[in-house]
Amino acid sequence: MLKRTFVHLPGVGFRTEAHFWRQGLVTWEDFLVVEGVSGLGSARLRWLQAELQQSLVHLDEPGYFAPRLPVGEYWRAFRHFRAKAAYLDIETSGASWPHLLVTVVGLYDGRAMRQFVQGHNLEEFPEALEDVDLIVTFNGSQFDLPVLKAYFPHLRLPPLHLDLRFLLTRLGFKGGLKRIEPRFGIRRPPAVEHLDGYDAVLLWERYQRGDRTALDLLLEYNREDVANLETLMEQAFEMCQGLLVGGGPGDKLSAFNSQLSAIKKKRLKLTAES
DNA sequence: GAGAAGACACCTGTAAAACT
DNA sequence: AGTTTTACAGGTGTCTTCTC
Repeated sequence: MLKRTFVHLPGVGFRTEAHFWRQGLVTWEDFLVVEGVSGLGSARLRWLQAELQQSLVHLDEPGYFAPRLPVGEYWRAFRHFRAKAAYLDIETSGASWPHLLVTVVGLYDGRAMRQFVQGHNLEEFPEALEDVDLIVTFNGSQFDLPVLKAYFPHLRLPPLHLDLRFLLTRLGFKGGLKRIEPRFGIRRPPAVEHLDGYDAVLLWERYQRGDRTALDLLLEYNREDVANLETLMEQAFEMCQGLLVGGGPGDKLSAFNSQLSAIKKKRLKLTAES
């Protein structure tokens, strides 16, 4: 998907990208061998081709694409950097900063789940993040990452951050994580099915008073939050990509953004009716 | 080659939303 | 309850094409 993307090039927006796709210039390779493109002067075409060559040179560097891609289009890089992607969710004491305490951090790389607990191994978390290129959260841009950044001032965050909240909203799935999960067929174990973030605060307080089972439950709740992010990300990516490549080349590709918009309106209408 | 018209990217301000 | 990023809409400036 990354190599079908042109909006990371200077002066290329969604309309121009759609224009390229309509002309059969679907991938970087297509664009690099073309002699002329309507709407583009030859000098600008050569300049854009040189820029694409640079994109190929830096293909495996997330830090190259992060400042160039619109944030809302980071999902296009998901598959490419998936091998070094991680899913993250934190629990806190619920207080306001500077009294806020990070109690649990869950980090899942698609193979192994790691959890970092206040008073046990929380200080190991920054190191665990060092090898991650792409982080996936739900509303992390507004909660998890700012909190972690404040808590660990020298934390190195991955170059690419995918916030599922906004990607799912674009696909027509509005609401919090717990509300959206069932719509993707996700069901939580009975023990944590009805828990929310505030319950996580209460569980931590119970644990502080000596109830070890409260911590176990809190960790299970956090594991569910983190693991489900992978399921949601996979399906959201499939939905987005399916709109691009599902039915054929050019025309489907060019209609992508308008289809996203149409789907969003349709879902909102259905939600309102139901 | 110059001017006009159109298309487009980009900037700014505002409102909405979900996390613990 | 506070935070703050994002989506969205509207305005503006730039670039390209077209016509003469």
